[in-house]
Amino acid sequence: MAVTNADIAAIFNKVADLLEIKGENPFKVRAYRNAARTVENIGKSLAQLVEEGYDLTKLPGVGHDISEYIKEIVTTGRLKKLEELEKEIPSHLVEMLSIEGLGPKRIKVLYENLHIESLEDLRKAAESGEIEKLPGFGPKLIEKILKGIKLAKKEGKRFKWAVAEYYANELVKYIKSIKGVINIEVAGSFRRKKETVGDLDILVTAKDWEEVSDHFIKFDGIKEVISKGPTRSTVILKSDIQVDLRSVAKESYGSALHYFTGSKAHNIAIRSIAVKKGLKINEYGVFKGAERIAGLTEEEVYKTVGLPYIEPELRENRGEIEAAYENRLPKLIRLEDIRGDLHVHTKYTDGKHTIAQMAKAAKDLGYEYIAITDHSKHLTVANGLDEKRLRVQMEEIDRLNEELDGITVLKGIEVDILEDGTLDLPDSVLKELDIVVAAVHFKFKLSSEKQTARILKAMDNPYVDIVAHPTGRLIGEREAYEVDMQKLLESAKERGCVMELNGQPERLDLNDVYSKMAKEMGVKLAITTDAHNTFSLNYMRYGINQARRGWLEAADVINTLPLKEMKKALKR
DNA sequence: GCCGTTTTCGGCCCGACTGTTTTCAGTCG
Repeated sequence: MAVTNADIAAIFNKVADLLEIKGENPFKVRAYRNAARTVENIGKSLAQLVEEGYDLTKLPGVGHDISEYIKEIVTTGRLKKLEELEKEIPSHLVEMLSIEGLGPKRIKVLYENLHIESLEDLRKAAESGEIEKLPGFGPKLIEKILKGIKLAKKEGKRFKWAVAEYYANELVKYIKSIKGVINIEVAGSFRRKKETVGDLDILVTAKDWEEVSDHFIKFDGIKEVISKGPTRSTVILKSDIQVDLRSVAKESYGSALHYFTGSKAHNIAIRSIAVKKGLKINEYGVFKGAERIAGLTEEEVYKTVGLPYIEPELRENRGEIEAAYENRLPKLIRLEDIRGDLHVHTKYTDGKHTIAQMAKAAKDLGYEYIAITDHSKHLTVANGLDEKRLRVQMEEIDRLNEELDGITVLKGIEVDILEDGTLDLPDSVLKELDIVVAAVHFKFKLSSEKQTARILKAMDNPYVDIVAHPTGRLIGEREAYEVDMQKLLESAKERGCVMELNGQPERLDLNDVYSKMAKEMGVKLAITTDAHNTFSLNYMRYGINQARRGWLEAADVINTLPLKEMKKALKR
């Protein structure tokens, strides 16, 4: 089994953790983390790049040493450097980094003085009072550690963006009820529309911070107040989401918003440019010596470093700064650009509403068209359609189109891709449809070679227009199946197939990295909702979020086209 | 360990908050 980019990134992150505990130069540690991030975001398979003899040092954050390490991992599946580090430092120590209040320095002290190597050792030593004898470890810290051990299992929990959105809206509404609040915005990964959100960072400017902060910590959904300071307060909600509320003066709002929106990597890159220009950027503004030269708006902040405004969704240091310099930032797609939905279900299978109801709801959204794509017969749990029932549905759609005004209903199917890559319905009926969406719904555990071959074969069928949720992942529930996305996209390009960006909040599939890769390879996408009821036609906005993170413009997405042109774009 | 429109050596973003401290280290984002 080939080494994946995720494997390589995991190795570099582990090296970084161990080096940190060892007490290595923090910039060296950062170099490994940067390399890990590059590897995760590159899209293309590093194993393949190595095979092609590509010069890896061209990748950002990858120099001579790390380039050699990547080659070593790809060819041997291991990294000697990591194995040596693990001999030196027990690798279980890394687990302790997840405990609030314990960082590399304290872990090192605990290991060297008390030989604490695991969470269990840590708990025993904390309870027996041994830790308290160490300098710098007072009673409050020990209490925090004990609490942290219990929480360690839940550690790293992230929330789907749509879930975070609910709490964000509630909190903003609650905080806004204070009259003195001037500006309020949820920043952080939420504002960058990341598919999952770890915590909510809310920024406010207000006449009286004390009043806002006192009000904030009385919010009904709060489980615990972590800290409350003169500019920042942190709480944990009952739903375990951490919320940071931060206040700045009005004139610093732009620089603070930039700072708290991140990403960290983007901010570091921007600040580094500022340093080279003799400027200092912090959340209070842009400074030339002691003089504040900008900070009211984000635009101002970017201007001081010679850049145009960069949309939050792009701020991941994945090339947006270079693109901004060269004036080739994408004009990101917006919800208003969408003219129709190409993947929805009805009562015929596992949907909740009729074709007419779905069509009306789509029209109310201002759409020109909606494609009915119910499941095919293999998906028995969803009451999938056989040819006979599909033909009944097709007739109903024909009748409906005669009655309807202002919206066109397209005849379609979400046809199952069987294990051997053939389709669940015969060509004789597929060819009569306006649109065929093909999808994998079972046998997720095939090898990458088999899964890739399976989908490639389905794409060979000339009636397949769109490959739905191409990696099959469900955020937080199911990993993507193994598949060679590079090959899928190459063949989509060759055959004129469209790839789906499914807007279901737990799918968002293709993800941002693959969406960007598809765009760069010239593959068109369809952003769909996979709606099973009229309400979830609104999931389009989640799809748009992900699309924007993937640098997509309206021209990259076929359902921004008017009906006639969209149908032409589907032809292959 | 990476990087270069001042540099191939000497930098590497910046501040808030906590806890344990008499002035600051560690952690966090």
